[in-house]
Amino acid sequence: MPRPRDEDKRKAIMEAAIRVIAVQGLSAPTMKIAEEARVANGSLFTYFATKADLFNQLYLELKAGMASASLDGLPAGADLRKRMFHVWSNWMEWAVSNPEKRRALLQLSVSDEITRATRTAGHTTTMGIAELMQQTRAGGPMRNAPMPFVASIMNALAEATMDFMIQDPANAKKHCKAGFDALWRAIA
Amino acid sequence: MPRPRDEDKRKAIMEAAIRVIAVQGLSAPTMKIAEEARVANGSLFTYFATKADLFNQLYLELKAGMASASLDGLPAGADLRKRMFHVWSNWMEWAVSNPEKRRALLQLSVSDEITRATRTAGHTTTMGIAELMQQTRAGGPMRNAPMPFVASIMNALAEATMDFMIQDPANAKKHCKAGFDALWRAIA
Amino acid sequence: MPRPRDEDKRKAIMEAAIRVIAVQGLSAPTMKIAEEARVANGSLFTYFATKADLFNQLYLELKAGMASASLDGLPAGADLRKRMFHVWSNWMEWAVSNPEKRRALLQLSVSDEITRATRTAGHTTTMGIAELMQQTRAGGPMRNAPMPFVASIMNALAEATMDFMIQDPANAKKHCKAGFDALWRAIA
Amino acid sequence: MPRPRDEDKRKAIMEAAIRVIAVQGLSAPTMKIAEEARVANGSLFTYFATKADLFNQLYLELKAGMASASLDGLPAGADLRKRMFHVWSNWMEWAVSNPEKRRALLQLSVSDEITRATRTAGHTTTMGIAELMQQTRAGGPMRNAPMPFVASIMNALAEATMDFMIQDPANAKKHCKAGFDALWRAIA
DNA sequence: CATGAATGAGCGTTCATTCAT
DNA sequence: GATGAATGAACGCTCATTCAT
Repeated sequence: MPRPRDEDKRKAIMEAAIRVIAVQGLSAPTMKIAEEARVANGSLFTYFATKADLFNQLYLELKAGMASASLDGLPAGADLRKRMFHVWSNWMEWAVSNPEKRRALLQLSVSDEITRATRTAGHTTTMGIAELMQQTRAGGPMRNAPMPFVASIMNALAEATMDFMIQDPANAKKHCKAGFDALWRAIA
Repeated sequence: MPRPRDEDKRKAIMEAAIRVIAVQGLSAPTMKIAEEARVANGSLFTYFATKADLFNQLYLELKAGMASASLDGLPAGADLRKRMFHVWSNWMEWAVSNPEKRRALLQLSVSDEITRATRTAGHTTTMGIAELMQQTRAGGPMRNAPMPFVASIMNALAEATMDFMIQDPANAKKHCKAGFDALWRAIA
Repeated sequence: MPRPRDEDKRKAIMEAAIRVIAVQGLSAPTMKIAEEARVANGSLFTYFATKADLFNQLYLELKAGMASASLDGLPAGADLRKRMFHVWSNWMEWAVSNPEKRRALLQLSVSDEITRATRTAGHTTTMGIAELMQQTRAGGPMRNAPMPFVASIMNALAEATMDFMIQDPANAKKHCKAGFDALWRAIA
Repeated sequence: MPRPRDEDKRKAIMEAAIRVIAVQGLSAPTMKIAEEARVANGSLFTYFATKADLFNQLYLELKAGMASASLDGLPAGADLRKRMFHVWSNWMEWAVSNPEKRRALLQLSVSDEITRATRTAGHTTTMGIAELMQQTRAGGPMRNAPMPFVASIMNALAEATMDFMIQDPANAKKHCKAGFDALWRAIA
């Protein structure tokens, strides 16, 4: 996969895709994405072989972006609950301040264009979070449940919390905390 | 007296739609659905004015089917936890034995063709479950959180549990119980 | 062509066709015509073998109706100009009081579904008028021009006059007279 | 630099449309037009946003072409009748040598896809002729009739004359003159 | 004979992808 | 490499016509 020269243009296309997918869903036409990126429609295909390719790469970058935002500034020495809450807050913060990215990622997640390989790769980007969670689980009621199951529950609770923070931004902080407490009760 | 509108055919189209959507997602062509239902492509539009109409009706029926399956055989006199678990088990059971319906419903939930009115109507079908949950929440740590938030959490936990039961069917029962316990810890 | 029993129904379809064609033009769907006639869509085809057949018959009836309205109450003894003006007035009157019929007839006239045979038959219905005109022409400047040419000119002037009477109904009478005078100057 | 938008291709589509509309009427399928223009069906929509757009542009070009042909070589100094006859002859000449354009224009004139704006624009292209006619009318019996009425009559006589010239080409010249004389008697 | 559901060819239009410039 | 016109397969939907009832 030889990256083409103009990394800016690639980025512009990615960002345009986020915006268009957020609005139009997965039926977002490549032509509209190209237009939004101020790039000729044909040029899109020098950066991404197919539309599915663009979508897969976008999925991965969004997932990775979300994960890295979550881990940002993690206080190394703090106790587990604090570190976990830090990650959780970052995560929620990312979702709230990047609603288009979140919408796009949600759409992409259910797309059948996203290959199994991409989904697997997506999971590895959230490895950092997973590890923290592993420790959380170790002493709790789910210590015998399979790790991916616990991860899935966390993810699900996170999505629910995000939804609610976005729907009712005035109480975002409260919802963030409530979501985390529910998670903690469930798995810690 | 002409051939009367055939309820079986309507059903056949609905079921075909479930199968095709489960495989192809929302881009499922009406022609493929008609073919799968062994009906001429034009006939589909005798039963559903537009593709969006079909999707909306399908969403509603799937949601209603899921809800009614969940409430089936609810033991009236039993204590809250028992009743809740009964519903939860039914729900999981439905998801596991109707993976195509679940997939289709997930896709439809995310579609922007589903109108607000349809979504609202969909919520009323799950009213019975919502009420049970309301009681559950009343005495628990989330008694002050907004009901829709709690509902959302339950839904999210349910989805995660289903996913896992389907991925690892050998231990489905165990996962079902573990998911429920996590839920109960989180909200009861 | 064995006329089906229910002449009323045939008439209802014809009249519905007039209304629908007047509004939608030649793309008028048979189903809409049937609906407007309060008849099942399939029934239309027991009265008319094809859509084109309906259109041809309608063309002919409209043309005949127009011609017969024009000749109504023709004063046998009056002088030529008077008789001619009588016909002309009737003709204009018909057009003004039957705008839908006129619109439909105009649309049908340019349709390529109307066969040559139908058009020829249509001309014979206006024979009565043609004869009157023949006499008019006999002593005038166009006495050597072919009859169909003169007829065509009259027709053209009539259409122009109708258009104007309908567009400016307040002065309909004046326009009617002006149109006739122009005709008279042109051919008498 | 990509392939530039090809003016020739646009023209080819226009001309193909003329041919197909002349034969099939307004139901001319875009695909047939594209085929006739030796262009992919989708390419038609690079040049015209919609079928209606194509039809509107075609209407306008045909009308303008007809008007400009009519005014071609107008002898500035000649007397009114001579100038008028010059225009009339050109007009008839255009119609006779472009029967498909005439047929297409007739069909389009009657179409309800042609917008009011297009029709208005069409009128301005015939302004030159209208002015000549205005002078003609000024001293004649129709001096008090509204201008559009007179224009309509001229148009109607022209159509009748064209019809006849085409039907009987051997005497085209004679019919042309006869038509003009009738017009002159009617309005001058 | 009346009915209206069934049929499937056909339509206008879109869009991922290719390719001449 | 960048451009955007060209391509043609698909799509959702319509509608004249047929036919089971």
